[in-house]
Order: sequence, then structure tokens, then C-alpha cells
Amino acid sequence: MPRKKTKLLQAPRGTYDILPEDQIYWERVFRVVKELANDYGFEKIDTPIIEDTELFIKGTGQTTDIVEKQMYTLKTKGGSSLTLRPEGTPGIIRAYLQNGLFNLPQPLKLFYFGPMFRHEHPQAGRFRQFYQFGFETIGGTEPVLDVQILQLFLHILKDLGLKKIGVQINSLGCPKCRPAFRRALIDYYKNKKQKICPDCERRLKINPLRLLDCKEEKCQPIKVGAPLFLDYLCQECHNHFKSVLEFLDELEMPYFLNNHLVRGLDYYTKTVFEVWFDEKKDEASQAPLALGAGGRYDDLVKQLGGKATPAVGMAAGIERIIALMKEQEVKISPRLAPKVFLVQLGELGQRKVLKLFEELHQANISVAESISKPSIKSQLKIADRLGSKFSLILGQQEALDGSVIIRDMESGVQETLPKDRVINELKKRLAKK
RNA sequence: GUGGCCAUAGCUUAGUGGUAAAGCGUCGGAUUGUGGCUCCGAUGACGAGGGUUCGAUUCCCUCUGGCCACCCCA
Repeated sequence: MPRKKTKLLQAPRGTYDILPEDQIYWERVFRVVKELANDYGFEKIDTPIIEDTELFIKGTGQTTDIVEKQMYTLKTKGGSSLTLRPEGTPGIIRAYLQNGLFNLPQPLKLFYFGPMFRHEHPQAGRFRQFYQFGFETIGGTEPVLDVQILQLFLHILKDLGLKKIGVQINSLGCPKCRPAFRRALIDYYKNKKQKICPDCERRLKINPLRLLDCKEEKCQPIKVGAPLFLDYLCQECHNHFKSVLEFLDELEMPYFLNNHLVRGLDYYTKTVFEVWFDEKKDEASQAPLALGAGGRYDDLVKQLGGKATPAVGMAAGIERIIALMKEQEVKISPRLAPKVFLVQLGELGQRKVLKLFEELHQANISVAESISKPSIKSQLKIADRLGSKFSLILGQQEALDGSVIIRDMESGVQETLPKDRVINELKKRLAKK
């Protein structure tokens, strides 16, 4: 415990500790993600937490908020600039190119799990160091690949016990058709400047697509009349999107076609989607945070110096998923209770008990101890709290005549046995329980 | 980055311009080496720094952190 004079240090803003009591959630998420990802043919990849700053400027996009104002960037002693990764995809593509993974059978399906860093104003479900898992399918144009990633993610959420999950989906077109839509949008808003909010005025100049997801009441009537991307998609994008929706229908996966859905990263093309906790499954619902989001990025690999290679992927926020698991009171089986608890008394007993611990462990009997506690009382108390079936008591007396007391924690009945018979006796009794 | 609300023991809360109370938790004890129930005891806090004041946990300011709304996002 800290004394008064010493200044208490806190975890930096927006970071937090994952305490032992929370680990069961993290382990559960990790296990489900890993098992299902493997079932769907995704292989795990780990990339560094720091990368060349240039990777994110080129990859995530110079004009994105993430790159413009949220990166933790540091200068090395050698004078190069490194950045704590704000998202996973650029690092994966870098690894794909650097390691020649394009020589493996394509499309290559990868998944990852790890911390990301963004300098943001923290709130519930929003951190400066936060964990994501994500999937990338690199080297395939087929719409079915877009859908498979969504299917996998929903499968994961379902297996984690989460209910009321909604999907929103849209198409952002490609470099061929997007400019035309962008122009139409600007033309439409240009003469309505007086009627929109200041943020939208700014968006009109910097990032017109963002006009579409303004939540300001003032802007809603104007938004309603705005041009729809759907009407501007080129034939290829149109067909792709249509096909994606058909696959979703085939899967009987409910979704909300949200023509106003835009994503924050520059590299998205064609399909984009977000997955929410969401009862109403519509745009106006109250759900504040997306659990996961993603889309197709057919130009990123080329932008990072590779051959033109289509790809699609997504990322999910683990803190948000766990928060929802807690909110929905998803039951998680706690760690299994140790079958046997070792109680030691006196120096002699303490000495013998270490050996016994090892022997039980080798006999594959789960065992716990409280080797530093002096009183039998407190040790039995812990045994009780842990839910052990039996306690083995080894004190001065037992140490001297080579015996051990075996105590049934349920009935309180106990018996003294020669030490070398204990393990067999335990096995016998545990089999009956 | 902007605006608002908040900050009392490990947790959940009470309270006051004269340094604080409770429940849960933790640790210990209730006759010699025996858990669960009960009882008793101990432990432990006014986030940090300034200012106003005879005196501040209480009022003011700054910082730190949390929450909320924007921005944006997982």
C-alpha cells in the first residue's frame, strides 16, 4: 500500500490495466476469435507495434484524422520516424509485401489480435491504447469474400453470447466512379451553405463524403435530398455491391443498407460496413459505438508499393465487445477450482509440502496451496473459498511419521494415511465425486 | 482539439468551513493443529498543487484522471 508521502503514479490517460478478474473475458474472446478464424481459413499474423511513420501516411491516408492528429510518433536516435500503430491493416500489408506472402496460394487470409494506439479524447469504449482483432483477405476481388468476413465476425459475436447485433452496409465506389459522386455532392451542397451547420461547411471543403453522416438536426432535411452514391456507382461497383447484397440475402443475414455510411480511412473502395449493438437496426438508433467495421480496399497494396492486389478486411474493438458482454451479462465459466488444497503446519510440514505439491502436479491432480500462511485456520478458509474437494494436511506430527491427513471438505471427515498412499487414494476419491 | 459534469478507504456510498461514517473486501482473533454461519478486532480515504480563511476534505484557481456531448472512431 502506498504511503502518504509518495506520489501515486497513474496509468497514462486513456490506458488501463486488465486485472486478473477480467482476464476470463479476454481469454474467452481470444479463444473464440482464434478457433473461428481458423475454421474460416484465416491464419494468425503478428506484426510490430511500431512501424515506419510513412507506412501510415501512405496507407491509412494523409488526410485522415487518425494520421493528421491521432498518431503517437517518435523520433529515434538514428533520426528516423516511427509510429505506434493506430490500426492494423497497413502493417499487415507491409508484412505481406516484405515477406513475399503473395507467393502463397491466394487469396491469403490473415487475422491478428493486439493493441493499437490513437491520441484521442478518451471516453467509455474509447481509449488511447485499445485492442483490436481483425481479418484481412488479400488477393481476391470476389464479393463473396467481403461477405465471408462479415459472416465470420457475426459468428464470433454470436458465439460470445451477444445479442441484438446490427449490420450497416454501403458502397463507396472506386476511383473511377467516386469523383463523379463527390462532385455531385459538392454541387448539391454548394448553394445550401447557409442552411448547414459549421461542421458541414468545413466538411464541404475538406471531406465532402462526411457530409452524409452529419447528425446535426439542422442538416437532416438537406441530407435527405442529397444525391445517393448508389446512383453513381460504375457498372463494376454496382455489380459488386449487388452481388454482396445477394450473398447477404442468401445467408439470411439482416442488414441495413445505409447510403450515408462513410468510413474514416482513405483506402476503402466498394463495400464498407459497420457492426453495432443495436436494437432498432437503423441509422437513427442510439447505439453509440461500433463494435467492428471494415470494407474492401482494392488499391492499398499498390499504394504501398506492391502489384495491384484487391483486398478486404475488418477490425473489431475488443473493449467494446467485452463491455457489451458484461452489459448483456454473458455467463463465463470461471477458472476451474483446484481439486486439492495443501495445508502445511510448522517448518517441517512446510518443507514436505513443496515436494507433495510437485508429486500431485505430476499425477495430474489440480492442486493449490497457501504455503506462506502460518495458521491452519486461514489455510482451510482459503481451501474453502477456492472450492477444493479435499485438503491435505501436513503438520509437524505427520511429517515425522510420514503420514498425511486427507480431509473431505464437504463432509469434514478426515483420515490419516501413509504419505505414499495419498495420491492413489485421492485419485480413487476424486473419481467418485 | 472544443464544451459540460465529476473525483471521499481496494469496491459501493454517507457527511462537514474546525481532518470524516457505513456496508462489502482484506488481515487477525473467539483457549492448545481444522473452513463455511456468527461475534470481536485491525486495516485503510477526502486525486495533486496553489489560493481565500484563524482554520479547507468542504469555497476559488490550475493540473491529473474519469464520464458525457461534439470532432472522429474500434
